[in-house]
Amino acid sequence: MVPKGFTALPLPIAQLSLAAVLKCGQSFRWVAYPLVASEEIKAEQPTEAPTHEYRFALKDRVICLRQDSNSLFYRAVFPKDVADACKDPKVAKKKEEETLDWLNDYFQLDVDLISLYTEWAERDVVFRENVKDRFAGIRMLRQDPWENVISFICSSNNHIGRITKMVQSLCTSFSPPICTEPSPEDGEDPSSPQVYHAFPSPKQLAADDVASKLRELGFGYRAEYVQRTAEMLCEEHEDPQAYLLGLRKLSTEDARAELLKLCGVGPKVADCVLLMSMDKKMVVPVDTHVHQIALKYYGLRGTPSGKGGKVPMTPKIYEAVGSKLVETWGDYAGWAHSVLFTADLRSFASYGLPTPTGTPVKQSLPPTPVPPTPSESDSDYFGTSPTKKRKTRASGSPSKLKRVKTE
DNA sequence: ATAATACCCAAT
DNA sequence: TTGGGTATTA
Repeated sequence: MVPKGFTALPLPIAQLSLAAVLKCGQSFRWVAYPLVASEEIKAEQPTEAPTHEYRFALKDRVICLRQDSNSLFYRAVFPKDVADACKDPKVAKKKEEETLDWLNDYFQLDVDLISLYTEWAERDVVFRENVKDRFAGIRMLRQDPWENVISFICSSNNHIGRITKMVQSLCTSFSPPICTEPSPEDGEDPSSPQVYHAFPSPKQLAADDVASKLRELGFGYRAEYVQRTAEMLCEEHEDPQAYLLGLRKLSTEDARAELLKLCGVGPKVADCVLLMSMDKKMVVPVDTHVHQIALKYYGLRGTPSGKGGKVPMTPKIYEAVGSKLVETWGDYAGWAHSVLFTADLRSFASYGLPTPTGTPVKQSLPPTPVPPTPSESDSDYFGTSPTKKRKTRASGSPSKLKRVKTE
């Protein structure tokens, strides 16, 4: 049944799992509210009722979402002035359409995730046997570039928990409240009226005192990056947000070059932005975590000297990891990477995944020759891929792309 | 043009 | 002590 005040959108859980997608480190702004198990109807049976409500503050409204196995339920909460204007059916209808349009765009619902999972399963045995059926519905969000850039500048050398807290601070400290709304708890508990703030604009984060304020808020050295990036964008562009949005039209390499000009934006952060808000679906951001996954499950060679634990990330290794994963997954490699990344977050490794060490991963529909077990040493990072891989199937590499002298 | 290091904070 | 990195300096 449809929750009161919500509109239902037919959508199988395999196409989108809010629980996985909204909390896996793509966006850091969704707040999850547990819903009390309605009645004793919790009497077994396939999970029917939604277990959580998720909320996200947009410019002029708060989006509320719930879902069960077959539907996505949504509704928007507006500030008083807009709500009043909505008494006019015309306005109300327009606002509702905007919300639906936003949902379709944000979740990229025109992309059939089932087909992608099928393709990845055919190409990758690890995905096929250990991920596909256990981690369904994990898709790439299409986020606002500005928010994405700032959020990921905050992500450097950091973990999801703290990043979430920092982004939250950004909103409550530099952006005025949009509106308030009680927590879901069906029995309208006036207990804790939540206050929602949109993500601050470039101008709001470009003010001089922002950096010091961020320091106090615990941003550490990222404080200056955020303020300077905002400042830089405001100085160079009449409309910073429109400029960033415009980067979607550029090639991956050109857009990356632009992003790398920003303070606190290096190869990894730039790739996150390209993948999550610039439509560059093949880009695979490589952090140490992804590096580990590639080493462990995709036959990527460790460093020649094979130092026990730590392997410093170099541009060369970054490129090698990215290329390897693109070869494995194809043109939606970035999306696939997100599934593996999320699965790994939920520690699928502890479920006894077979590792290449002793279990040669055999690609069945292979653009890639079987990577042999990491046997002997070698000064290369690839598992024998003698086939001319000269073309560097796009993405992945931030290095050697363009000299971008930045006059 | 490839390597070390510092940086701010939190978790182990 | 070690990162879900980047910028700076050697």
